[in-house]
Amino acid sequence: MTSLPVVNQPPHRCGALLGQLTRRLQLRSESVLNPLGLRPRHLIALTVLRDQDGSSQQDLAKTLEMDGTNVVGLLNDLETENLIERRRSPVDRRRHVVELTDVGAKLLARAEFALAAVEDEVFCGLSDDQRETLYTLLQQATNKTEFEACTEAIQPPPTC
Amino acid sequence: MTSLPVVNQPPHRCGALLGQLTRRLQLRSESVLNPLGLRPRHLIALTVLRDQDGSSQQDLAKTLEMDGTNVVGLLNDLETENLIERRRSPVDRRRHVVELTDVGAKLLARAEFALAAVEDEVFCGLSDDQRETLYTLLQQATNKTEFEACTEAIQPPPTC
DNA sequence: TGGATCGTTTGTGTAAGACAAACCATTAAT
DNA sequence: ATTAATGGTTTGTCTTACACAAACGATCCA
Repeated sequence: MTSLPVVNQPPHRCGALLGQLTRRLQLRSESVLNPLGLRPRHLIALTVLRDQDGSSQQDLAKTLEMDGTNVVGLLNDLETENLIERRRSPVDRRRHVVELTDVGAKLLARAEFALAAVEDEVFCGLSDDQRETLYTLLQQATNKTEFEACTEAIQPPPTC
Repeated sequence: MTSLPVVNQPPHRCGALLGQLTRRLQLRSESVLNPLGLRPRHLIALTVLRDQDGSSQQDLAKTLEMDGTNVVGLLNDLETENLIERRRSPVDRRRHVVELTDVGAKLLARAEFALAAVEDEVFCGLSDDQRETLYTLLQQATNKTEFEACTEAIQPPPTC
């Protein structure tokens, strides 16, 4: 049952491992993020915003793959803490353009710095190089998935 | 010159990316797992069990970093579907030794096979080689973290 | 002018999971 | 032998993170 002349698929999928690691990371992150007034999903939102600054809320909802109404609540949290700003888009004034404030960017940096210890603990099985590789892979996967160009070969936006 | 004058930490942490990717993966996984009568956490439990077959429930709780009472519920689900078996440990009959049944192992394999499409979609930004690397890294990180050797074990601070 | 779109609010429902209390069976300590 | 501790189980309560629907205002567009 163990030794197979593996022809095609490697039988193992990443999903479970990914889920498991994420859980471990988030459990520990909560206590670190708590004193900063953040929760894991806030951090995710801020991270996305750093990469996609000036997105509309729909863009964010799509990137986060999260219901629009919940995105509103999430952004409300961040806005009352002055971490983000909502401005009316000049081109279409229905839209809100969401932007990271200086405060937000700094808090994000502080949070990431504070999370170093957490990641050291969870990723202690990996060398520094391996962690760097992991980061790169995750980044690459995340960005590429952002536009659903993978599934829909139709009208690919500039990238992907 | 690949080496920069890196003074401190690279400012980016994996946590947010990991969380994001996991969410994307799980959202899509649900619909695939649903017809099999599984949910993401069941899959995680089965995956852990494949690696740690014959664990006690406390071991599982520790690995899954999940409350004991909830592990009971999780295992109840799996047992009523005949995916796992609980047997009394002969060495300490208070303990339950949890084991994957044949049915469970086969369903797990089927689930993983069915998830191939999902991972293809989410990891479309990565080549096959990169996906393999990712899997290896995740596996390595997960296993090493299992024993809390990193944090406990010795006195010296976080240079595990 | 009327219909679609973006954001917002409110409200309902569900699932995961933490946590506590009480229980049984078993084991270990005295 | 009695007692205390342990592994598992059940029940029940609480919180959080969502999804989803409905209704609204503002804006755009035809």
